[in-house]
Amino acid sequence: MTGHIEGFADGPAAAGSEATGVARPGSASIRDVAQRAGVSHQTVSRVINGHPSVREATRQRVQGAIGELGFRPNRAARALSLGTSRAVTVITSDTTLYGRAMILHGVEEAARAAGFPVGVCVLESPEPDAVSRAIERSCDPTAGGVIVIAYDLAGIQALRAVPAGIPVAAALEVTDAEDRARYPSVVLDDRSAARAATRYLLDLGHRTVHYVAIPSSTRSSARTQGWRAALQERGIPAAEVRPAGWTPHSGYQASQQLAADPAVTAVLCGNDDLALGVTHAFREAGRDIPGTVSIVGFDNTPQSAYYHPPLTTVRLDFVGVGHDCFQLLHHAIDPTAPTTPTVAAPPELIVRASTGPPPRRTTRPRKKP
Amino acid sequence: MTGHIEGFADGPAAAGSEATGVARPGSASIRDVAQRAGVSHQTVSRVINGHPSVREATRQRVQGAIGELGFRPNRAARALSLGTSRAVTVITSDTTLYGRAMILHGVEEAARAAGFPVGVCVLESPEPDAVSRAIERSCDPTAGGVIVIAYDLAGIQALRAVPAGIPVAAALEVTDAEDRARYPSVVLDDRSAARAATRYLLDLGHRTVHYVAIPSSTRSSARTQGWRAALQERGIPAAEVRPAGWTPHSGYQASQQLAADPAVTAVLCGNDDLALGVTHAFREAGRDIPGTVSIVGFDNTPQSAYYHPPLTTVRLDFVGVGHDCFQLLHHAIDPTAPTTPTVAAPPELIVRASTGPPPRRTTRPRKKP
DNA sequence: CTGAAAGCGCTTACAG
DNA sequence: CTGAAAGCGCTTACAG
Repeated sequence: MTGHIEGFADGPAAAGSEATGVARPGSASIRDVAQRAGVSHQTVSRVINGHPSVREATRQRVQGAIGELGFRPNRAARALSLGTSRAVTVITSDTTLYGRAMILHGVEEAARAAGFPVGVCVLESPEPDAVSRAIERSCDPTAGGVIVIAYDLAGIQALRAVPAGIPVAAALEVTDAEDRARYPSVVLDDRSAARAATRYLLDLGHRTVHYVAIPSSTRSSARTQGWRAALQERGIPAAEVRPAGWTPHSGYQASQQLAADPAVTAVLCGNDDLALGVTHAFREAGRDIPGTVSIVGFDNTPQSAYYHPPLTTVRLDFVGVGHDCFQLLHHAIDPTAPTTPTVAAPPELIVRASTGPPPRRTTRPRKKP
Repeated sequence: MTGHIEGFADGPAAAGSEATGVARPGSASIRDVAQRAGVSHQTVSRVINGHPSVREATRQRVQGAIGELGFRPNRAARALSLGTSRAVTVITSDTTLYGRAMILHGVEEAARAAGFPVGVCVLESPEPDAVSRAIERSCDPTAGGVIVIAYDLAGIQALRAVPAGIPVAAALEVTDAEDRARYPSVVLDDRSAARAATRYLLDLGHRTVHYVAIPSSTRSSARTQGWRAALQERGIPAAEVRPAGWTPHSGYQASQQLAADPAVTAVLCGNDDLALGVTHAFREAGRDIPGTVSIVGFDNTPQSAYYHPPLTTVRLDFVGVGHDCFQLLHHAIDPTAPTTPTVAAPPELIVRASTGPPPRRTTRPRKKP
């Protein structure tokens, strides 16, 4: 099955020039519009920018000419002249991760509403070279502003590498006090959320809670900290963190040993995808969920409510974080911008069917049917 | 729990000017570099652009000055002068949908490798107003080029509204012959894939296959067509399509009736998320999967292999489509660009545990345990 | 191999 | 309310 690329066609038929037609395909300039409307190009500029001091009749004439010529203002020229542009670019690693994708979506929505084009700049790694290449792509002198998702080392390095003079806002981990003091930023308190989720499991009667973690390039992620804190406050020693990746597959692999150990009755997972893989591993080991083990995730993805069993998880309002980041940036760029109130909701535990009390003190594992 | 916005801080401390420090925060220009290196600004331009005719010694001196001044070229000025920029923006509806997100990711990867910044322009609706606003945001005269994901009506309208003179490439449905002839485009043959999946179910012994569809603003989506074709070629009348949205929840709702009907033994779903919801509905109705009903999805999301049961689905190489789109666009912008061969893999049915032969002719539904 | 000239399309003071 | 002037930072011919 080949040939699914239609490619290398001639592109759209050289759009039929209308009766009133413009000559150059390079499209009309402000001067062409001016000529047609019988005014100076400055006046056209004023009309475009909604400057108040333009006679209504003039404005109409100019608008007419704009329409007839299909004039679209040249953004580059505007940016050069102004020394800045109304545009935002989101700097992040891997846009396919749920949290990143949702923040990007939130930023995009807010930016669109405010008339800002949005760019995406992906970090390849936290290496200095990769970071400066990203900065190069996103921070030219006329860049409007950047939003960096600094949930990992690459993001943090990028944030710190943003040249002075470029407006910036950041999505940060709660635990990153240093950068929170330094940059306008928005934070989701997933440390508290992890603590709350762990307490919830403990309150259910579980003797301890194990943790399967998403990657964290910083020393100790907020979620790990919260989990640890909840254990510590009850004098329970924390078992070793099971490090995993981001995918269900990695969760599956990381939890093989846990699934084989009947003493493991509660597992907190760094995200819902991991939880899906962990669930699979336990089921494969013949363990009923939540009969013999309780599983909790993070994110509240649209899928999690339809897992089998439906997953208890922590809702994280990433879209709200994106909105707020944009608002912060907008304010930094233009202090007269309407300062919309915060929208990001605090994390919240959503209890579903994947959690319950621990099994009655049976130490033997269930056999596979 | 408030105060998670750190906001409105003063931004990064006005980066300590180095010993050699530049004065203006507006960063150095080509002329500043020239002065420091003792050359003309044209020579600096040549160095920046890797022009061959520059003496090595000169080049070094200029590079040195660039480093010392932390010079970053002004993209707007370059674009204005050149009349175009090396940048690509992806026009699409809802970036959170799996296929769109993966195509965007593919485009971004390829663009990054080629040194193109990437923008995202989201379509709100297929209404003319929304479309022209999107075009306005993405197609200024110096725009490098656009890639439009034309899987829905909004995308198709946007594609057709791209002004002449703006290089363009599109991800299109197989069924859209008209636009395929008109624009450089790449296509995933999901019509054939849907036919293959339906045949597979029929070959398993199912008397018919029901279809729960993702939204399609075009008359008949490729997947629907393929499903219908497979039925037709065996003389089986197609049941009505069950229209759903994109989420597991919508799949769940759309399949309530199907789940209640014991004659339904095979369901093809427009995507994996839908399949997850459909699975839930059937399980809730006491139907064993695949014992009493086979379920097939589309996409092969990373989650699908860990569903319960693991989902039979069609792998669609959206990332490859993204790569190919960028390649096509790159070629349109710059015919000397290396024309990398196609990478998008054809769709492929991945058989997992959610499908099997139909139940032995028992017409009564299983009761809930 | 390198420099002096002109221009890309816009905006912001500055006059009227 | 509107127009003539100057400049944003780069690039592309054109000379040398």
